[in-house]
Amino acid sequence: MRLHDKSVFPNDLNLNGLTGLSGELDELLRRKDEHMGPMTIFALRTRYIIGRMAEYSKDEISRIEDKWRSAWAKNKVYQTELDISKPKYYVLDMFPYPSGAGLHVGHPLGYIASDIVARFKRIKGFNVLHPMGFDAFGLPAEQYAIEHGIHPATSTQQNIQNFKRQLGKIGFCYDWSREVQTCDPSYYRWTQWIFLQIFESWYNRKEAKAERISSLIACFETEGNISHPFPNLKFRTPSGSDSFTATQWKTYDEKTRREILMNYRLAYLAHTDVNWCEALGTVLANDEVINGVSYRGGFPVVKRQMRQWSLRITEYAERLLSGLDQIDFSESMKDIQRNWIGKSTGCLVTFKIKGLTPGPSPEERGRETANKKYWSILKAYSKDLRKNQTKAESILWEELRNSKLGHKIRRQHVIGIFIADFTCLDKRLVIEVDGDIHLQTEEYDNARTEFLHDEGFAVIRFTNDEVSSDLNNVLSKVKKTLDELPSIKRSSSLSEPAPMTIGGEGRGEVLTVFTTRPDTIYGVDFMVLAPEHPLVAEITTESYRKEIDAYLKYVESRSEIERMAEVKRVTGCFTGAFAINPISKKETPIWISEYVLAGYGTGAIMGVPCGDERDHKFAKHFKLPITNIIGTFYSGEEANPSYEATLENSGAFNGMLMRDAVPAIIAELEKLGVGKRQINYKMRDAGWSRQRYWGEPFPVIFRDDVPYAMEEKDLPLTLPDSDNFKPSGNGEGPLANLTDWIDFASGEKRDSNTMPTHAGAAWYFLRYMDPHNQKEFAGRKSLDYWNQVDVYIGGSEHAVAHLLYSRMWVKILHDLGYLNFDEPFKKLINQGKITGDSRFVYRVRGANKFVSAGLIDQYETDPLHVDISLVEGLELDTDGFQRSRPDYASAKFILENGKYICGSAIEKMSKSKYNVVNPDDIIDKYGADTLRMYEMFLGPLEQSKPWSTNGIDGVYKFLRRFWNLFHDSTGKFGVGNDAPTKEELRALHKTLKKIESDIENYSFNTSVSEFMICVNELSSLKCNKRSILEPLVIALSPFAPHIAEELWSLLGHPNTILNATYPAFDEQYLKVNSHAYPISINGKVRATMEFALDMPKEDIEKLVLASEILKKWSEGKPPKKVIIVQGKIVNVVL
RNA sequence: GCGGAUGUGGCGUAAUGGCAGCCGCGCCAGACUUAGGAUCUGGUGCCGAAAGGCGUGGGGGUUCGAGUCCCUUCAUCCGCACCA
Repeated sequence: MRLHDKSVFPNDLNLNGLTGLSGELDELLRRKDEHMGPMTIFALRTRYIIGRMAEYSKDEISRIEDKWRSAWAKNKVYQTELDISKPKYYVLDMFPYPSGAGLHVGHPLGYIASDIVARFKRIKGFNVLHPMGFDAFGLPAEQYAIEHGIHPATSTQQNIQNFKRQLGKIGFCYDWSREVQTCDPSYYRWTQWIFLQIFESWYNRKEAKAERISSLIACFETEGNISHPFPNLKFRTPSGSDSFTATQWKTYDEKTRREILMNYRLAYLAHTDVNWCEALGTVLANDEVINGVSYRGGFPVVKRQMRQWSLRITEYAERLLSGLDQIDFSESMKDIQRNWIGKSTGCLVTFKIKGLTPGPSPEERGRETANKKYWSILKAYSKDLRKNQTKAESILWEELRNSKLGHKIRRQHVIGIFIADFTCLDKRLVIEVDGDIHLQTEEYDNARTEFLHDEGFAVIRFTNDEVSSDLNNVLSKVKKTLDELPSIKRSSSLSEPAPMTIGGEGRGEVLTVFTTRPDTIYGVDFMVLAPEHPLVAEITTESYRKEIDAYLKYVESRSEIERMAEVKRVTGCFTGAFAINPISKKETPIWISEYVLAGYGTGAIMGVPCGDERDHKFAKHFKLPITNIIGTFYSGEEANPSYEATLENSGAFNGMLMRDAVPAIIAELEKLGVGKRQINYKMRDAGWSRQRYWGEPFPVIFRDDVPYAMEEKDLPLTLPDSDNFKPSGNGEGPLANLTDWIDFASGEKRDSNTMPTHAGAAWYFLRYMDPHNQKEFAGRKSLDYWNQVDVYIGGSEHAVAHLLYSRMWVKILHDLGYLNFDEPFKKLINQGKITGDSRFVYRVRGANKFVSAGLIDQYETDPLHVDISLVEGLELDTDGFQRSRPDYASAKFILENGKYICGSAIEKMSKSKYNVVNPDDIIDKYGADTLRMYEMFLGPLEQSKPWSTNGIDGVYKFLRRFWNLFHDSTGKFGVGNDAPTKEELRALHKTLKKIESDIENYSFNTSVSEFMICVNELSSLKCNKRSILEPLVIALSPFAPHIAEELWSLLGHPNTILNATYPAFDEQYLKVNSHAYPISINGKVRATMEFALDMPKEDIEKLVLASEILKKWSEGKPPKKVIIVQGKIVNVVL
């Protein structure tokens, strides 16, 4: 029956008997009774009863929605099978982290959009994969466990159940039989397996793809590492070289080989600078640190060295970058990724340092490696030692000095924190004599040797006896070792440039910088090193040492946060040294400054003040001369980074456009052997270890401190049960406490770290394709069929980490032959964030009194968040507010116009701000279909917007009107079988066309609007014809599946509407034969005239010119020009 | 500072270079014999009594015609932030 039809009201109804039937009715009566007489109450009850009896009422909605939800579940209508006879379509949501707070109305926004796409694609004939799962490992569950003593597994499962309950109510068409949970051993077994594939792979730069580590070993065995040098230039073989031959490889023991391989593996263990957060007791990834504090909790973060797993994602930088051209992500999303990868093309340039002769002095060499703090102490001590040598040392020193070894030997040389007895720097060899005055234990010697190895030195050791009794043997041994070791190149001429790395050999006489602007080489007025640059100690002259030390101290004292906060501050210090420009030969001073970062490029720059803003500020601040090489492009006040200037003061390059000078100068630098082309990336390798309990354990076993992959048959390595989740705080995670699990009787050990949540999320979309496979992460047939995700919907906050790691993992699996695609997501849509609309009350300081927002100027107040359910618009329900908290029960209110008006602010939706809107409440009130359509109606999907329930009535009314099209005035279902009219067909087909194109364009708000227009039109046409309404139900079904399914069933279809076919729209119904032309005069519309669409322009022109309206405006003058666009507009220019 | 996005009624928003404001909220008026957080009908950009004029953040340009294209400027939001 119609909701507004009063005739059905039963006259003999006993109203009293109804009291208490519904709490809501009571509530209505209580709120109203002071203003209402008995008739009002009577009317209210009437309305309530009519509402209950109407077909599409609140109760009826929940009956319909519940009925279909259980029917869908029972009949497994969402279960998807691999069916190669059908084209596939893969619609994916970013799976949620199941937080304890449950869903708020912002979460479903993207899910609703993807659900519409999935349902639409299905009725368009696709085999649609639309799965859902949970990103269930992670820090919050662990922190909750620490605070509340509930095991993460327990709380996570509870949260998942709650999420599933909430998601279930919205009517999504997820195939829950494919659900994955990253914390499930049957899932993370394969996360671990993929990790091992990555561990057992290396990146072949020649082929630009990952390969099995076995291919690398085969290569080493035949030619050493000549073709594939260490990816990280800092690494050295035990003998201190950056290369080795096949013969050498064969002499290495197992451990050494593994150490060398570790430097190639795509998942590798290394001492890396990590972001250590003391408060969380864990390490954070770069993207988890924001402005020097943790993204969660805002705790301070410091740099710390730890032995960590990393993924060598930098090897994929180029492919991650170029892959962006193949995929349909928004430009801003691509830009964020490009920015993160941070590719810059430029070149390395080597400057000689004035006054430093090739081959540094022992002091300089020692200082280079010594910890600054110990340097002076060690130096003094080494002098001491030289005077008090043991007898054996003296004998050996005399011989080494006099024998013609061909290499310079130094004695009592400081290396790091040790003083080596004898050192050959050319060969990186240390010769030690165990003397009686050293009194060191064997352990001490071992530690020493290990340290020296790390520094790239080979060590040979002799006893006192050997030296005194068999000196010749000792000398020949030394000679033999020296011959075997490769010489480290020392450059002393331009034709033989030094290896251009920070950590490499050859430092001391040259300084290498990275620049993207080689064209400005003549404009270099100074050089700047990062304070941490290893050359700093070496080049600083005596007269500047004090100042430099003071500056270094200052830099050390500054925390990361301070440096971030004062980015624009200019600080620095002159070292006293000068560099010689390799092209202009000009001498420029070398400074140090914190604005140069040690971690990027070479940690050193050439300062070009006329072309770089930072250099310019630096030059101005320290009153350094500025060479202008760009003429009028440089104002003297501001640097100009243009490429368009013509070079001046640039020697042979004068008159050249800078743009052209870039390649020309690089060529010149390369010719002179002082530069080479170089590409740098900002992106760093991804730290992959977390000192946490609630994550995937690393499937490796350490033997002699070397990690070995576990065998596939032993996976999963399950997370051991524990009730101690507190990090030890010293860098080891909670797993370190479980010694039974960590330690083996054999002395072998497990890794105490776990993987980050990114691990499980990096490949879950592949597991959905074949979620129950026990033998593989997913079967090849499924992977080939379902292939790439056709559309991926989720928040833009995952732009960097998740999307880059997923893309990397897919590329690796592709390279290793498991996938036939190397980008996971064809198209990405970022739904906008739905923010909360908070309300505030203003408490008068020192009193239990609240002031309305308009009057706060007159008091000293503190704003307090108030629960939005207690506020209607901006007006506070003061009674409800008093009831909500006992301490406010006696609160006084200072009202304006008899009302308490709240303040408001748009903020993130969160429990603590009392502004969370739970979709459950909306569904209880209006039903899931209304929620779905209203969320889509709010605005464009990708736009962020504050949540407001204002306007939801419009959508609710629309559904009711839609429902009423199928029902007569008595509420009885019934559709007519008459032939449709032209107007009705037109209304239908216009809508079918628009909905289809809107969904393809992800423009769901305009779809909802179009449905409303259509229903408005059909209502005024009083259309109840099956031939019109049936197709319309199908078109609406992706948006409002429950009501659509009910009507579909009422229309007599036994099968679910999910298996219907989207009706084809027919262009012929949209055709019209005349058009109301707007007649504009001088661009302003003055009238409309109806002409047949096929009327020739000439006829239109005649009719228009003859019309009254033109006579009125032209005042008899002939028109200058008449523009007629057929089917559009007529414009007359006077 | 760099990069990206967005600026349209009281509000959310809509407009293949062709009648700016579709659709909805809100508001106003009316109908349903009283009542009304229901329903239905009509109205609703601004100024103006009207004729008409003015209107898409501001300024310029291209065009017969610009919310839409170009230049410039301002504001807001997001991302990155001393990356040489």
